[in-house]
Amino acid sequence: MCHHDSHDSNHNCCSPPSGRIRGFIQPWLLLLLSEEAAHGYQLTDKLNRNEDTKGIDPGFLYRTLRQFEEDGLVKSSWDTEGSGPARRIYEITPDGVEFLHAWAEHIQNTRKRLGRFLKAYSSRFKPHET
Amino acid sequence: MCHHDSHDSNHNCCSPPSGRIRGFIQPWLLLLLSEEAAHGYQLTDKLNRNEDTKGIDPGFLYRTLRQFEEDGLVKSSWDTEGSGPARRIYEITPDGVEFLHAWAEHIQNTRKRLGRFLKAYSSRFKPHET
DNA sequence: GTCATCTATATGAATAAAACATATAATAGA
DNA sequence: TCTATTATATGTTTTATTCATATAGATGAC
Repeated sequence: MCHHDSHDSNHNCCSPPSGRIRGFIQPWLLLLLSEEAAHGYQLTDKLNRNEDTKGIDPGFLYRTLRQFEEDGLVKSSWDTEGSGPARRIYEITPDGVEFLHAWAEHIQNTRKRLGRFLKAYSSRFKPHET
Repeated sequence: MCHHDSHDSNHNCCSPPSGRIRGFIQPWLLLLLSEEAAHGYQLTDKLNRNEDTKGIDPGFLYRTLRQFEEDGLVKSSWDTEGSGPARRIYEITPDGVEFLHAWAEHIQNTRKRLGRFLKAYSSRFKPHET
């Protein structure tokens, strides 16, 4: 919801929340890490190739990964081989996989809740559609 | 994501975000108001009867309604008739209906995005299910 | 050889939605 | 008159995310 001043004319208020969904990047990160270990910059790349997850803030990414590690969902090690600066390689842990399953279930529930809203909405505004 | 201290043992960390979905109450409010005008306390009641929307914070509710009015999505008038303290009756405006449509579309998109995550998740962990 | 660019990680501060806590007041009933 | 119920409202805090910026090694251009 916007909170502009009343004198702020010609504003683009009154549009639904922006594209990002809260708590949506995290399960994607875990899912990607469940496929193979990776470092932050690599993950940024992969996320940017997906229309649904592109444009991630690097600050958010790296902080999220550190938080995951603090929570035991991933573990990291430095990779100094190869060119360029050192990379912190993240691997998912069994706890991380378990967490991913729980998060997927949560997302499924969320999806159902959105579906129930849409059903109520449709029966109000589009009662004759199939 | 939780941010407890390390000494905070026996915590219930590492569970996906809580039940609430951001920007989910608002479209329900507009949908309810599109069915019939109502005051805040009534809306609280209706929301509490729905498993998906129950437990709303009154502070949040009333502030949201005032914000809607500031944004031209609803208009209000005092109802002093009947028993009990005065009620502020909210009616949805044409702009509010339009906004509800936009929000419903946004929710549909969100639902699709969640579906795409779940599809990727399933193909990683449940590739043999139908 | 030093200057700019790319790769890579990191942190401080700001923002905004939602939650938490509490205040106010009219009325009804015990 | 004291308490509970209905009803609205506001001050403060929390939290996730975004914005801004810092750091530094490696690489290629000139």
